[in-house]
Amino acid sequence: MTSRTKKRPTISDVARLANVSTATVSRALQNPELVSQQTRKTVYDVVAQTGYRANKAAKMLRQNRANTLLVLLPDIANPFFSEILSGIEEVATEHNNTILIGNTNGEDTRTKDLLGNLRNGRADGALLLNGKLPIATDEITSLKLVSISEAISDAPIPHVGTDSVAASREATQHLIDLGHRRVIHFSGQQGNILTEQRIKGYQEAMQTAGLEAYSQVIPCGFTLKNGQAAATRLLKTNIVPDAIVCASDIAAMGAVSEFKSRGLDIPQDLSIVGFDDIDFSGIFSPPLTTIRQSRKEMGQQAARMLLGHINGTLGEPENITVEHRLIQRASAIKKS
Amino acid sequence: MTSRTKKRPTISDVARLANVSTATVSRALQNPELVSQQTRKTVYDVVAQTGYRANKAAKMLRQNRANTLLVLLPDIANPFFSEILSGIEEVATEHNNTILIGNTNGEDTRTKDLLGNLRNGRADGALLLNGKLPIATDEITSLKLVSISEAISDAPIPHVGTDSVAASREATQHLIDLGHRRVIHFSGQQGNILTEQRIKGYQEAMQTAGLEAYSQVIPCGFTLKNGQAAATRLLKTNIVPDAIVCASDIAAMGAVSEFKSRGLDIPQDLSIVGFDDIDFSGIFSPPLTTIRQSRKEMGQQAARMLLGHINGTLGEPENITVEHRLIQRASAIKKS
DNA sequence: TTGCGATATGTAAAGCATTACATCTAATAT
DNA sequence: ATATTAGATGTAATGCTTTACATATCGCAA
Repeated sequence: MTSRTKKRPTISDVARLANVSTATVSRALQNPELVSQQTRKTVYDVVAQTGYRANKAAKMLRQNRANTLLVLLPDIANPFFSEILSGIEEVATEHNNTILIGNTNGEDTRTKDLLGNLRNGRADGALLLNGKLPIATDEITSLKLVSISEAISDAPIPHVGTDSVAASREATQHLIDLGHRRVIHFSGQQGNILTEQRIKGYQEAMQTAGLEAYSQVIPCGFTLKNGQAAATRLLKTNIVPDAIVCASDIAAMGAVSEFKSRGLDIPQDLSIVGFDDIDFSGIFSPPLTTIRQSRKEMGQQAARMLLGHINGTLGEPENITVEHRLIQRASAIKKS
Repeated sequence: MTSRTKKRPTISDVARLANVSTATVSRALQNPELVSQQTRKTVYDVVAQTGYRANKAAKMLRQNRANTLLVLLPDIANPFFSEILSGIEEVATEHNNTILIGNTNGEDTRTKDLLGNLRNGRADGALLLNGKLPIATDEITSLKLVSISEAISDAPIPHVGTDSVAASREATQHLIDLGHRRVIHFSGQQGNILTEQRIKGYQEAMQTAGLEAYSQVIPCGFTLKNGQAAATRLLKTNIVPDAIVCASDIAAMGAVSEFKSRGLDIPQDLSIVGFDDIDFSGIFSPPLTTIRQSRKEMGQQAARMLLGHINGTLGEPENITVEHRLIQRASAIKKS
């Protein structure tokens, strides 16, 4: 009972002190041009003096609008997602929106629970970094959604991401151009659309180069441990690749660290290409050749699209493809 | 105008269909024990059938409670913060709270704006990962706040973090124990409390070991670039250290990458100790010896404390110190 | 039989801002 | 001079839920 003595001032308090109606106060604050210079000043003064701030709940209730974007992601702590998040946050803030974070841990029940925030008015729309959406298609259409990075299969949800097939093709092609023939692919998580797309791009490049015979996809995943495990598994087989296209930089780093601990020299013995160009890729040993995709930009674009969707200023929702680029560093070199 | 035909059902709709009053519906959902078995079932059925979900704004308005925690951080994309965030999210979810993220970019105006969410009922309390709080002390006391990692100086705000002085002392001592004498410190960002505490711990260890003469603090910072820059600057001086205690793992990595590119061998020529034990530290070359602090746990503890604070179930707010531990890896070795 | 407590439910107020509609003044047009 | 319009402000309804208080029923004790 320290300091909760004073209640928060309400719009009526301000109205009374300023000798105007609540309507005028509301207008002075929301649409100043509707109010005379003089009253405006009076109201502002009272507001400043009382420290009045419009109750958001009342506003939300009345306007049936939360000015909040729900962001569903499997793991906030993962830098890949948190950078997208930062792009989202930026645009949301620009448009006076806030973001509500939901960590799904990849669980369907959590995802469903969190989507409840769209039905109870807590949020106006959602950004899905999740890949999965465990609700019926007809329910989906009544929600404002945009998916990022990983598209949601078979669902009519606008999407922002890179052209994964092309990117993967380029990564593979780069290794082929360097003279490697036995190029294999450490693929992403099973069931993930990106995984399929990257496998596809990889296979296209191999095929075009007439290297189908050497084509080999090793299931890996996106995490550090996935990369280490895949490397370990590879070493137990009799497959001896010249080069590997990895599903992510993180997985690539995991693989490299494993290979190095087994005495292999990267890139002398084995060239590696990653995916994402996260911060550390440049200072890794060896610095990672990778495909850069601007995660921040994806977040920004998606947030803009969602806001358009919510405001109805968006026509037919379209998919957006953001640029990617091959970043050449030291982890992939000419075949010796 | 695709699908916004049906309005969301309200509690009155449910009440009507279930032939009870809204009060009963509310009770059936909030305090089932107050309602007879039978009515309870009837209500649940109608709810299931209509897909009713209580409007959050109305609830917030009535209860004057948002069940939301505001999290203020300088940079979501930074893994250091996002891991704390993940701990916060976990605990918040357990307690049916959601989190509202605010990226301050370290700007005071942004911070102030965001804190407005505590005054307009949008959030019930805030977690500060920010270090600074640009508001008057008497205003602070009327808010529910908990600071994490970096304490807020001169403000009566409960805090969750590690014993930075001790941790820094241990890191330094470790290098001394390895036989290094010219141990210097790449310190953190200016004005940051952690920076001061770590400098203090470093100096204490040096002094205790009778090595004041070699004591040397080089302003660095917490980022990769800070680390690189500090390394570059060091190489221009005539200081030739045996070992360096860095302000963060990230800065340490920056420094190492710079040193390596100048032909130095780490750890042969120079031992390095970092701070934080982020994910990559283990696979860096060389793997980084560092001080581990559980960021997730800090987030969890802080969230619990804040919730206690909000619910009034907390007595005097106390500070919480979470454990830290020296993790020995290859970046720091015996003085040759 | 009367009265009391427990249990179940209903009525209606309260919480706060926005906004459709009404009202009033003053200025401009005819 | 009168009609019309624009501008400024007020009144009161509205959004939806929770909850204090009131009412009703039933069983059981006195």
